[in-house]
Amino acid sequence: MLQVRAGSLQVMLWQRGKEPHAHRWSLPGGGLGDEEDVETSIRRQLAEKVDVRQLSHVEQLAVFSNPARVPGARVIATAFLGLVPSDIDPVVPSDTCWHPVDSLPPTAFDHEAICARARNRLAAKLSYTNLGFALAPPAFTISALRSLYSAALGYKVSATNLQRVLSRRGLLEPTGATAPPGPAGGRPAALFRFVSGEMRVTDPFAVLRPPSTRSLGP
Amino acid sequence: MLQVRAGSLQVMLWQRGKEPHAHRWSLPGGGLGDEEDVETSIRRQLAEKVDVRQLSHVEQLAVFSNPARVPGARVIATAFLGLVPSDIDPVVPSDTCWHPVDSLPPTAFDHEAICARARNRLAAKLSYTNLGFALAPPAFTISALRSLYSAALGYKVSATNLQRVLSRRGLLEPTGATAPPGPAGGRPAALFRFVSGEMRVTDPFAVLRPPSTRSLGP
DNA sequence: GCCAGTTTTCGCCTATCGGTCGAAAACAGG
DNA sequence: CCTGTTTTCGACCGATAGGCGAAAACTGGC
Repeated sequence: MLQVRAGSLQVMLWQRGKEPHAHRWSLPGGGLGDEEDVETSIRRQLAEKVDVRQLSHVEQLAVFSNPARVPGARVIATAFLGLVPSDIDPVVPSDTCWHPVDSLPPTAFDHEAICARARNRLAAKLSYTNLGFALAPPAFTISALRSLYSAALGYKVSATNLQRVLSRRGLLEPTGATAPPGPAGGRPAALFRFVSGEMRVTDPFAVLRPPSTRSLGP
Repeated sequence: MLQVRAGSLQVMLWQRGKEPHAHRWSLPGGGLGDEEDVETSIRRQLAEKVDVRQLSHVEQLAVFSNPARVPGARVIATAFLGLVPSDIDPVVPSDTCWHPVDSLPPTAFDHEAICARARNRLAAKLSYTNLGFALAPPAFTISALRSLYSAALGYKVSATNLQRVLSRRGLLEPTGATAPPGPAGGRPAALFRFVSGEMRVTDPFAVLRPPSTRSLGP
């Protein structure tokens, strides 16, 4: 479960109390029930940590099935990427907290590799889908959005360009309202939202498009 | 397992002999061994159908885990996308043959949904990675490559543009040789290959790039 | 040989997109 | 009212994608 908080991309981990890998940090998860699919299961598991309604996006990442990934037992994991909007601060159990993804504590099993996969998937999808909606609050300023993208991607992006690219793709729309300026003054920032409809990931933006068929609109 | 053959994207299916879903068409696969991971397993399963050395690319697609997906038993499947270059015609068992993905026969279980996922994944990755290498022979003409992309994407692409886009990304390089013209004559076509190195999927080509830092090369 | 028909290649044109910069707008505080 | 701050927006430029048609290079028939 990833979230941009305090300006950096962070992952929710809990500290194991028992062996194996006691005291190491672990991703939330657990066994699959007989009557549920893996997505239902991961939501049930996450519900023990947070309010699942706060999850803005959940998608499968990959299956991790190395026979030696868990010592002494055969455990096959379906890893998920979960995202939480940056305006939410879920209440978490005492053994659980957030860690910046680029300075992880000692992790249990192959959970560090899973985190790496999650980061890469998120960064890639920010570029060619509308996945940004899952990191952002319902309304936000362009500079706030810029911070979110920078944190998730790991490098600075231009606010001007970000706004133009997302707008041109039809993903961004102004709410009409403005945010009050900070303590140092400054022009009030306009608030935007991701175009509503369903908050789901759209098709990727393809290059090598089909032939144009010259849309001769009225 | 997908391949472009006879100008269309086709999937390898085998016809089930026994219940459940007798006579329906099924994707190759099977149970996971105790000492193998899912990728090793799928390669082992595929080896019963074809020569696995002919597989140019294998990647995880998704986990299908609906409790009712297989009647009477709990079966969780990790679906894979496998690709075979178009110049290869694997010898397959008698119960096995290729079917165009847009006119599938009655399929077993949820295998039609799995095929749909595979098509979408392939089409998306052709746009923003170098995955084309896995569909193409070691050397090919631009128009042959155009056919491959058109078949896999489901729409025509321009040969001129395809060559330019792939070349600009540094994915394509001329072999120097040319292919003989067809029976109707025509200029001999130059042969190209995907730039060698490892035949692996590269990072996606991201939009929203990091700031330029003015690469002041030597 | 020469010509018609075919297929590929390549240069050119245009529209759009991505990246950058700087001026102008809008605010707070002194 | 002036200064400092932050946002917004227009303008510019290079890179990229899409499209077109002329030229190149071949085959086969006359």
